[in-house]
Amino acid sequence: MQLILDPLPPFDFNLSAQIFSNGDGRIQRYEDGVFSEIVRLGGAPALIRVSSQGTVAHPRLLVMVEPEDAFTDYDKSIVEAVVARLFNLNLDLLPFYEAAKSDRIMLQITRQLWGLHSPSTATVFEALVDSIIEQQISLKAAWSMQRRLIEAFGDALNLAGRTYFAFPVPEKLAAATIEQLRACGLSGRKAKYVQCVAKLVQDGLDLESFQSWSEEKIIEELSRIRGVGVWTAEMTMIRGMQKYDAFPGDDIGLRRIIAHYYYEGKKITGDEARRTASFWSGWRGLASFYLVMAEQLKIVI
DNA sequence: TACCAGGTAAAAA
DNA sequence: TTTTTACATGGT
Repeated sequence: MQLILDPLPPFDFNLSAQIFSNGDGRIQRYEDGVFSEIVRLGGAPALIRVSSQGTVAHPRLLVMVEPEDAFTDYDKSIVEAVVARLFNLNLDLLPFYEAAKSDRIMLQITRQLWGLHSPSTATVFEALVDSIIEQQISLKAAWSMQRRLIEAFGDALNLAGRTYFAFPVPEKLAAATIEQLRACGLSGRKAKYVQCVAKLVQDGLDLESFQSWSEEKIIEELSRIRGVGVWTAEMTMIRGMQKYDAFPGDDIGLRRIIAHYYYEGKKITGDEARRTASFWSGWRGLASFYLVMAEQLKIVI
């Protein structure tokens, strides 16, 4: 099956997919202009591959789905919705760019990253589990644990001599033993957190429905889950709930990047980070993603 | 080798 | 009630 999507411009597909190009062990990949990820279509895992056939001003995406057989119109609408979510295709960047004009540095960054969309995970569950694993340790350490978790508990799909993994479904992680989760490198405590979250979802907790709430309420509700604090809730909102203003001001990595662009590299506190972010009001999370990409691409202001 | 890295809950004071 | 500690792996 293949289909064509017309995202809301401006949208730079190759720039937006760049974040997945470093082979860090997550389930998404971006190689040779093609983004790929396993998603669930009505219960069955399928490989979607996305590439650009348009321009930043007139974006157009080609989406191909394997295996070919037995896809219905219903599946097609799911693919459309999933891809729209993975790249936030319905996001209108222009109001953000307008807001960025009040900040000279952010203005320059938006001009250089014109059309960059932040990504979203396919499910809120995935964003939450990833965020729990990333607590406190370096991203590279977390990624190696995530890779082992995915390979141990995610559905595998072999296509064209290559094995792809889907993010594990909650039922699979709920059934995992603490020992199995620890074997992925998680601490005993994180193993419990992940198992607990998976069980909650399996028992009917609808994380997807949280998206419609205010950020304050989402933080409050997510924080009731053991192992989830404010930082984890904020990360989950940014990565899985399309909350473009969520801002983890205490995040060490983000503080380092803000310090790099706004404080000549001098270490800053969470409050100083929040003060800088106040200029991006309404778009603090998306602006943070622009900073992350600016640093990764070594953009100099 | 020791210490830090995109925190959090539980123990100790 | 407030402060301190344990925790996992990877990089330096």
